[in-house]
Amino acid sequence: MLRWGDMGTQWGVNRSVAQIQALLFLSERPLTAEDIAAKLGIARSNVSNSLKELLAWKLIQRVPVLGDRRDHYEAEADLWQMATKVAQGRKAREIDPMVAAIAAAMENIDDPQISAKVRQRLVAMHDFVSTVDRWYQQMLDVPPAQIMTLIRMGSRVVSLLRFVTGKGRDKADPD
Amino acid sequence: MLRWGDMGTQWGVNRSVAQIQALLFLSERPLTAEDIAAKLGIARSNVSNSLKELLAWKLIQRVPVLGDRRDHYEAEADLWQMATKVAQGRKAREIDPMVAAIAAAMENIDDPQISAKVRQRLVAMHDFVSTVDRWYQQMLDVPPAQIMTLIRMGSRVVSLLRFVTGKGRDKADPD
DNA sequence: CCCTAATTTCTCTTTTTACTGAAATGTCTG
DNA sequence: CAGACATTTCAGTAAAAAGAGAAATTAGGG
Repeated sequence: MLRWGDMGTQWGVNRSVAQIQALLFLSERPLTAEDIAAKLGIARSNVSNSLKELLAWKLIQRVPVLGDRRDHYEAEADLWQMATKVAQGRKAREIDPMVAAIAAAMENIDDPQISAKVRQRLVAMHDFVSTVDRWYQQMLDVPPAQIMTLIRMGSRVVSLLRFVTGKGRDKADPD
Repeated sequence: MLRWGDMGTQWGVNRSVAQIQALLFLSERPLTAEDIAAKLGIARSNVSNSLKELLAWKLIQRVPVLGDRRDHYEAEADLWQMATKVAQGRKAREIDPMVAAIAAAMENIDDPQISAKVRQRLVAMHDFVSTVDRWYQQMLDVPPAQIMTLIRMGSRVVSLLRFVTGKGRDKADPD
């Protein structure tokens, strides 16, 4: 069952982190760090660090258990909540630095050494990432239930859109 | 300028691959493997492997140059094309295995050892992942220009949707 | 076919990242 | 405020990934 965690490797999180998340998600009750270390057979300190990371992503939370001094942890149960957290993290780790990097590259755009072709590519890239960045942020701000509606509609939103705007353009629109 | 490539580390691609892509994207003309190795100061073999990876992602392509026996390479210039390629790769590397892993976990869903709570979580996760997977695929199949329209609209699609369906539901719709 | 140039494969080294176990720090209880 | 238990930090080790350079393979041109 916990081979679930192996999958996390693909996701830019290390095995321990993924395994712990999976364990907590499929656990009856909140677990202590010690429980986790025992169940997964990994070092206590490793658990500590992985928990910290999961807490930072807000994919798990500490819960107090009456009559027990130790910290107990449980997974975020709401899948939309989870997805949003992951998406936010990814934006921060992947998209934001990209936008910054390209913005930086744009600073010397007027350098005469840069050919027209390259300049044009840089500008296009910049526009592109900025647009995507804005979109991504907007989507993160839309309540899950509405996103769900959008997703359920799938590509039908496209036809709907065409219907509403009254056109069936196939080329990017010339703003 | 080529610190652009450093950014690729975040993206699950190694430095060399990212740098080569950036170099080609910002290059006046197609380059040979040797050119690339020289410009970036990395081993010829490394270039070879990185080019193979970029070719696999279809982010670059071989182009023949008259009177030169060597392979020349140029970057995919269409940003939408690029984004689609990356998105496809990600789906294959991240989403598909996840769907498979959860589907596998679902096989022993009837095991009486599994509590109701856990069972319910598994099912919810499975539904969720399947839905997202389907949606992602559908979006990949929509022509870039139309996606662009969607993205440009941003969260306004949500209001539009609410307007069209005639309701302002805040809860997930009960299919 | 053979010779040469180009590319790829393979093995070994370097670098990076993950993990462990011990030591240090923190925290609750009497 | 001491003593026990819990957690975190840290330094060293182990594992994984990236890269270099030599050797092997492939593909033109005579």
